[in-house]
Amino acid sequence: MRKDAQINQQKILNAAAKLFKERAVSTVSMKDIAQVAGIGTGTLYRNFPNKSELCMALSLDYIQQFITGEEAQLHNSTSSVTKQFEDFLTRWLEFRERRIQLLTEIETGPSVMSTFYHSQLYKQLVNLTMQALKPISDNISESELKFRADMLISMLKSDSFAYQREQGLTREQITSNISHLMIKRCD
Amino acid sequence: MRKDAQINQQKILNAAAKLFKERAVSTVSMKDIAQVAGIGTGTLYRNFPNKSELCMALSLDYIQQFITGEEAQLHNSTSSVTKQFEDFLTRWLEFRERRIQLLTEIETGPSVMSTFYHSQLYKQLVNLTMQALKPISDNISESELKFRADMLISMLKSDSFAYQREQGLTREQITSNISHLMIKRCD
DNA sequence: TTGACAAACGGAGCATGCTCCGCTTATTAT
DNA sequence: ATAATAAGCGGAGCATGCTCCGTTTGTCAA
Repeated sequence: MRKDAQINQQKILNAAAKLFKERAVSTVSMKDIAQVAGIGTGTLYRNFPNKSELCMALSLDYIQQFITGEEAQLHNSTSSVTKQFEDFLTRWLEFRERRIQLLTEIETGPSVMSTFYHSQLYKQLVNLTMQALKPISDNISESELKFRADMLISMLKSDSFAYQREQGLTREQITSNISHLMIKRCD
Repeated sequence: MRKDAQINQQKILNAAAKLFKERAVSTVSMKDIAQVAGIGTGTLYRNFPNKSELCMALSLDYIQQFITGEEAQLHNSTSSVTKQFEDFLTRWLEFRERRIQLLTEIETGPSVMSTFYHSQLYKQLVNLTMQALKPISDNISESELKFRADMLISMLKSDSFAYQREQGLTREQITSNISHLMIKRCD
């Protein structure tokens, strides 16, 4: 990679971060970012094929951090498996709420299929979710576990989450409802 | 409502239906539709505030029909509750697959929140799903039932469904996995 | 029938995401 | 140092969703 290209990539990330701090992510146009970065739009798009992928690049650190933290929790915690799962959910929802703008951009972009689902990020998220689900899902095949992880992620996507919040549910209520649904129960 | 307005609305629906039959929904622009309908784009947008809502209007008949059919099934069927739920899922997935382009447009539009979630259509869909879920969900509050219906719909949205299909799952496998997840089980 | 006017029309035009391609520049072999 | 060249740059420009607003028309009271 040429040195100027590397510099430009950094300029873009800095400019985007700056603008996203100043105003709502959805109101920041790619042109704005290019302008603030002091480069052409062509250069911007060569580095990040669309706005969603740019947002993903900016989220990567946050998510990586979240995943690392959660994996540590899952290995060290001594709480009951149920409690562990609920705590995981709670923290995931907190994380979502904190990064909602970036995540919404990623999840509602025009090419979710190729951008989000095929990303390294999604794979890692599934992985983590599978780890969180496994202890509360007895007698389940690996493929079904993967399926449930996909479903859990889908349930808590921006749109759906925002809708539940709008309906008046608190994060706690959502956590409780989800865990009631996902945890193998015999009542 | 003025008579010319009424006529134009019909012209739009006809033009859209015609174009959507000829080529992929996503490749048909609003300008195309206005042109074929023989009206200005302003008129088009006064009738349907965005492409998603136009697609919803076109889907309404299909979905209404589906809902009516399913409600009849739910009242008349003599199968076991489990079987009934699985049949419901199967037919819902079949329906999705048949109308996938319109549904994708609706569910991935820029304003899903106001267009989809706040539509009469969504309310009816939730209603139906709650009816389908109720027999397999003992001891559950009405609000939790509503939540589960929301979640089930969210799990099977276009993106998520398309991803599962792409991963190689058949409709039958998806049905089976979902029913295993949603049905109160004591194994 | 006619006049007044709300309702509706239509298309120019704006914003934004994204592409295309001629020009510039860092790199590297000589 | 120089020349050759691939890698990269940048912004004009395209497509599309959507808005704005001056013009036209259906409706209805007089």
